[in-house]
Amino acid sequence: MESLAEKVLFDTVFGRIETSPRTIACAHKAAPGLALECHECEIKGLSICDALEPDEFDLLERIGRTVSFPAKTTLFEQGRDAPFVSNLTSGAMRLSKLLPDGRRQVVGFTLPGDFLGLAMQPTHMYTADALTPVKICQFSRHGFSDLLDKKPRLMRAVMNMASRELTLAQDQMVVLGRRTAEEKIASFLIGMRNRYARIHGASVHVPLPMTRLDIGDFLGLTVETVSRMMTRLAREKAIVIVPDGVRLLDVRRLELLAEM
Amino acid sequence: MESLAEKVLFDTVFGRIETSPRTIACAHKAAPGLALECHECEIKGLSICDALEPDEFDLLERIGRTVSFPAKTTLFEQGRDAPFVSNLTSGAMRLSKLLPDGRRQVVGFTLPGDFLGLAMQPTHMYTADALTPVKICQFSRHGFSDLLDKKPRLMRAVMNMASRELTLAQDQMVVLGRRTAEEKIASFLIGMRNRYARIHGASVHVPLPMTRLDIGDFLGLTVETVSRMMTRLAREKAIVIVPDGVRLLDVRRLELLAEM
DNA sequence: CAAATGTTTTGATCCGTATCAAGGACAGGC
DNA sequence: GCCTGTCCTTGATACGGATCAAAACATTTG
Repeated sequence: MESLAEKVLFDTVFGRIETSPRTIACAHKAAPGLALECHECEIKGLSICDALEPDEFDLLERIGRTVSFPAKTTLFEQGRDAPFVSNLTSGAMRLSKLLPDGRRQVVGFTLPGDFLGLAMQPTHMYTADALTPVKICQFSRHGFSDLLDKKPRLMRAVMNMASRELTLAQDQMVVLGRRTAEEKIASFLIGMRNRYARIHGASVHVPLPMTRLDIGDFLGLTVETVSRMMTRLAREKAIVIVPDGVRLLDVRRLELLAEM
Repeated sequence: MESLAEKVLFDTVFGRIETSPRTIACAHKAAPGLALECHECEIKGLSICDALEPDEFDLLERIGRTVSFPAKTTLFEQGRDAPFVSNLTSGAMRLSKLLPDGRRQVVGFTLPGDFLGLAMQPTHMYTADALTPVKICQFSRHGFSDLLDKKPRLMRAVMNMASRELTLAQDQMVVLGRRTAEEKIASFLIGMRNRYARIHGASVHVPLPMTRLDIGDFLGLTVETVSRMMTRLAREKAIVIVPDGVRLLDVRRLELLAEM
């Protein structure tokens, strides 16, 4: 059974609500049917501070903090120390690995609710760049690690996220290793649609906050090939290219190409 | 602080010792400096049964079991129910994903000590085939899941394994997306050497229990290309092709090609 | 031990995507 | 408003690895 305090804690960690040292939780996003408020928020209802045990209150205040970055900034770089783990609450990021000769592989795109630093490594395994203005909820890695030991259910939830990441990575290996350029684009678009479905519901409009170059580096293609394939799918009326994304016209056909 | 009972438990879960309903642990592999024995083993020393709390003894006996499979058998198939998670104690396996049209992507090779089913999904995400005769230590997924909840340190260890897998998968994404055929082969050989180093120490002799086709399906290449690149590396005196593997002559050169 | 089957190697040719080149669209700065 | 830089698109050409073909070699089966 989950206490209200625990729920707030989990929602904070997973970016469903925002945390900062000053405004512990902006409760209006907390959960349907729940109305919480913070000392410094205007929302009416039950105070979070009432719902939290003193030690949990301290914990949240101590380890979590909301930080914003403008678009195109680098949040952290491959190889550097990783004092924080964090959770994206708004915006989109690109995670990439660079080879010494400049070739680049994008290992993933991060959307709201995704965790950064799941591997809990002391040093970053990739570079993270903001594609749009972003807000993250940041935790000291050690503090978060200690928290995991105190809250086994939280550890379980984090482990499940790591598992899901692993499964995604293995699916991407199939895409990279065994699919044609057109199939790669189709599976990318379907994949983005599915991920956005968790955020703004199922929709044929798929935002693409990244450039064609980023998509190419994610799929093991060049910019030109990405552009050609998108144009081809548009010519064949499977998609429409719109500013900042695509609209999916023939989802069935894309799914067939992607062969999920 | 780790109790002896906990150590035995961990060693069992991670395949450093073998478990079965009848012979709880074959203690001779347990740990350097530790001598344990089981009721049904001949090894002398402290009895494991003395070291375990009654409930832990029960747990081990109930959930763990050693199972053997001959070479070339399929342990489980993509899409099927996954009643067990397990740990490879000896032999080697191939994990692969199949596309509907027959194209195949090998997502990994499993060596002794590796875990199968880290994602704890109710259904298998890939097919697992034995490349050699294998022994696995098998646990009921639910039993294991309950065990994780009772032993946070075990959950932590499992989470770390999942993280390591994730990191490996992301590295493999770079290989698949951005490397040439020759670089792929070099990084594969270096990677296999590093993994075997944990098992039989650093050595220039790298066993390759898989076929060229398997290697190709792992690296996103065809058999012919794998063969040509191996021949090329051999002609250039970077490796020697021996039965069942390769001997690395010029590790430096391979590492440069692999650009770790 | 021979036949059948599977694996590895090598050669010739082809094709999909990379590379090179250039023009157009758009945003931000002065 | 124009300049500059970035991104996107399109075309021409090149090349790395796929495909097709076949022989050498190894392993299993009867």
